[in-house]
Amino acid sequence: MPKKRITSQDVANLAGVSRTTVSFVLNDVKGLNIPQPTRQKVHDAANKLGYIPNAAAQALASRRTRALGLVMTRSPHYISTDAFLPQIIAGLMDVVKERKLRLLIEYVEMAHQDRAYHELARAKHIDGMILLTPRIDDNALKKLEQVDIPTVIMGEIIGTNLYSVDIDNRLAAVKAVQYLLELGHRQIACILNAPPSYSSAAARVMGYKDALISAGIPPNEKLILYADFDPQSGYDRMKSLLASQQKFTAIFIASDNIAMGAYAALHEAGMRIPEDVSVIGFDDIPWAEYGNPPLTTVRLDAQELARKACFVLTDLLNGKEVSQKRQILDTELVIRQSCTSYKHSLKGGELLQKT
Amino acid sequence: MPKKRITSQDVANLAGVSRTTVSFVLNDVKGLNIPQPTRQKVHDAANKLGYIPNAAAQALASRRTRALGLVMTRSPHYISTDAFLPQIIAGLMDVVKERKLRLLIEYVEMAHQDRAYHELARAKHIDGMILLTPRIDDNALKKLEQVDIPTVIMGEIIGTNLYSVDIDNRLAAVKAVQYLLELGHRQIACILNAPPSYSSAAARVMGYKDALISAGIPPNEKLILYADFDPQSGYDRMKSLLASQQKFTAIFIASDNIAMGAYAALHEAGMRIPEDVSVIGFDDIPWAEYGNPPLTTVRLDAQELARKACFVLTDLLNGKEVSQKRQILDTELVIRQSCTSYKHSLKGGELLQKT
DNA sequence: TCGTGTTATTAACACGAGTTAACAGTCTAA
DNA sequence: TTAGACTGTTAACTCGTGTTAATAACACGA
Repeated sequence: MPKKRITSQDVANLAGVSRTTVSFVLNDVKGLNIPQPTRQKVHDAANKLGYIPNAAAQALASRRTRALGLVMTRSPHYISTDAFLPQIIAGLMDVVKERKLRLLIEYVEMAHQDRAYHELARAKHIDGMILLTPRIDDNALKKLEQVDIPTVIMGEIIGTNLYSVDIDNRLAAVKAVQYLLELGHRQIACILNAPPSYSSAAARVMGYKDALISAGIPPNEKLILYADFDPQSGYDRMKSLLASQQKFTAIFIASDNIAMGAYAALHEAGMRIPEDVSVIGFDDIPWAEYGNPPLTTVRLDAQELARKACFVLTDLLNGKEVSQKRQILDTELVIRQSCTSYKHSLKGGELLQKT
Repeated sequence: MPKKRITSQDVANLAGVSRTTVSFVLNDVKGLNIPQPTRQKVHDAANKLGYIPNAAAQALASRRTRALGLVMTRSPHYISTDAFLPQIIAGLMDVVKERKLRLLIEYVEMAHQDRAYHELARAKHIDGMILLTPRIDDNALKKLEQVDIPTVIMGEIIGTNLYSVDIDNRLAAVKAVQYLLELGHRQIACILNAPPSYSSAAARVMGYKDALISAGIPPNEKLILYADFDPQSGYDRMKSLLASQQKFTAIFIASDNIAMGAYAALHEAGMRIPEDVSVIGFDDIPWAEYGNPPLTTVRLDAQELARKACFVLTDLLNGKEVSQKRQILDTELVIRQSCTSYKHSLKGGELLQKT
């Protein structure tokens, strides 16, 4: 005899009430008063039978799936090297668990964006989505705004006022560069985390330049390079920077993942950190603490950011008003051992400044 | 006028057929022949209306959700530092996408395991699950085997013959240690990836010891330490190993993530790699290639492992017979620059062997 | 006894698909 | 001409729950 499915009808029978009452009791529906004895009977019956409501049926009837989607647009290659993903998932999981929701992970190919968002919304796989994409083409953006499913963006998409959660990339970059300036550096290079078409990269260069300008130093375009998310690209950019013969005593690398590659290139070239070059990173991934030397970096708490995004999204789903369309999380400069003051860097003869 | 939901009924009306026919055509049901013109009419109507089937309704009616679950049991802290997660997700996503399924991520607290698996199965959130847990208590294990939902384990759970996908941990460890032996090392320490109650750690020590024994070297328990997943624990263990004054010229660290911490401890102690100690890792996480020096390690292709697990699972779901209950993926020794032959290590005076 | 509220409970419909079994319609063979 | 086989199509039921509108049960004062 195969185990039979247990439905709310079974619970109702055992408790001696109707299925409707069972639904009312188990969902704790407000606005009607069911006496305690009845409630107890229902709960007892449910426990005894080990009743577990069927998710699909609930979703169909209630029009909510109780699932959130984490939607990514990066290709599998980048997903697999994304140092933040575990933190983001941990953060989301945390909130999702607490609010008795589930988490769906979805990957949308860039090319199919317009159709895909629509599809997700209409198929009702999820009640809301957290969009983890640094970039989106204009065409898809329009579609995205029309999609009738609550959306929170982690990061920034210029030209839209969808809900978003982010850090102040410009300000964070300013902090980093100011720290280098305070240490006495004047020739400061910069490797960005991504091509300039990505808003985070754009904001970080801006911060870099602003900080320099405030200090009376004209930015030198030859000292600015754009990497491409993964350590390999960091390694490559650092190589070409070294090959360019441009002088610099410090470098701001707008992603620890990329700094990892850059470290390797520096080591390979026989450069000492921080004696020959001071390096400051961005993100504070686990590696940063254990690098050689430990990397000074701007901490971005991805887990907290994800939690925040999830809070906003669930509030939206529950109909609560969310006051701010755009929420900004603080960043923090974590000082370790990859930077030193410019006096010390005089040891590195070849990088010696003339004046 | 709010956009109306488009149901299969609408498609049927527009195409001038019944809803049943629509279902048959769109699902490509075999065993009945519907003439091409009719099929075309249905497809045209569906396209014109932009029909997207409602997932919940499909799930309810068909009794399959077309979703797979990635189930983890590690606490959020460990999830956030899990270097493999992105690769696993990328691998799963790849297959899932191709087979038009979805991926659900679920975190089950150790304490609630027994109930949780049952619940997942009964609520029918998912059709099958990939269990990403290195450990499970006996109680939960029994429940797990009774759960009537196809399951594939990534890793090994001793004492069960559920489907699983894994590497040969023992053999991989043997490979690593043999490599050190070939280089002439005789005093080889070992830091495990996890406590010995985790099967992967147990298998790796076994391989470590077997390799030594085959070479006529009795394992020294004082050279064996157990870390705890994250870099911090690797740092700590390496510290205590160094403090123990035990002599060793090489070390096998059964996880790159832990090797990362160990590297830091070694650097801090002023030990040079590989001149003073040869280090060999396990996993080949992105960092390994960019460490200082680049880490020689045993490559574990987590992405491929995930793909494999996903293949097995989907085959099970489709009723295909899967010949092997346990599938083993090959590992590969990746030689970089963290190991050198014992002759060279003579430079490291304090670690000099007496004979 | 009869209204009149007030609770407590439920019958009945909705949700949007998949699927079985039966129905017309056409074609072949006797 | 008719029985039988085959084709294309669909009416009707199913999946398991949420929810509204109506009913039954009960207490109370007149």
